[in-house]
Amino acid sequence: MISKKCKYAIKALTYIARYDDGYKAVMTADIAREQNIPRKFLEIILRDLRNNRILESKRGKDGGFRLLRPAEEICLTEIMRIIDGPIAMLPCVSLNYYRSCDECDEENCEIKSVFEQVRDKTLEVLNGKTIKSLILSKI
Amino acid sequence: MISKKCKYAIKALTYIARYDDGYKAVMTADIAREQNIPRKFLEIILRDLRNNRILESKRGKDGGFRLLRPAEEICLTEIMRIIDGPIAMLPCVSLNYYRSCDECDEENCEIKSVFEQVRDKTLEVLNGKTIKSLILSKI
DNA sequence: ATAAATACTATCAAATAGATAGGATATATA
DNA sequence: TATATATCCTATCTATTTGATAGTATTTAT
Repeated sequence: MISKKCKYAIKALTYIARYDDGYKAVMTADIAREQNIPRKFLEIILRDLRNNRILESKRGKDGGFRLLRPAEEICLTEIMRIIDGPIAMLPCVSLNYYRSCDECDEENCEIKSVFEQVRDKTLEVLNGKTIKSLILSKI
Repeated sequence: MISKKCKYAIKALTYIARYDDGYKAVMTADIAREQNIPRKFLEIILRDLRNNRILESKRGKDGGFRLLRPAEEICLTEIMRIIDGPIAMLPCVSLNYYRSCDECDEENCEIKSVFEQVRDKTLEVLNGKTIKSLILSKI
């Protein structure tokens, strides 16, 4: 399962991508209202995405958030890794968050290869998805 | 990520499948020692698997655990669902643990279809794996 | 009787998830 | 320059989950 936080992050980004018209930045309050996300929780998420160079923010009146890159260059895996960490089902098969399983002999592990296959198939799907493609699939 | 509990469960089952010779049941203490699993934690896991009709147990001297079915009929997905619950990444795309996302309109959800695809690819891999096939892949 | 195994109940510490509160700071505009 | 309005930041909180341990009851082979 991905966390609610991660789901909120993805939905917020699709909202921003849709409504960023180049003039006005998109405000937290609007996203929160439209996407049914708790406002204060969303603030934390958006700040998180800004700190990770997905969004840029503008403070004060007429402030808000904008995508720092075009929506077609923001990959779903990137967001998921920022918010939730590893995508793989075992630490020892994670590409970006590898950790050895201290209690088992990794060479002779019976289950490692299965979860490598799951990881590969999962990434095959997710690597192809961007914020842009998510929007386009739902007009 | 699957839980450690789930990883322990799968490893314990492969151990039992390997060492169940038809005469002696396999004891918790042996599995715990060989697979580096905390003994008392493993007791809970094995009882859980017994309650879900994966294992049968025998108490008292010469007691222990046996597979209730042949290893080739115990699917990995079954174990994962017993121990960890849903395999899908979103409640609303889970086949066995479906729950609606109360905060979003499921018909117009931008992310649902992506995670349906991930689910399908994941199950494609996992549905083919049994305790038997795990053992055979590591001789 | 006894040793040895599972069964059961209770408990616990640490981490994580999901969220809220309140004030600090920046900015457009009147 | 005052003000309204937005993000920024720190702190905090509750509930749940995770991973694990302790101790006792019960069953069974010998």
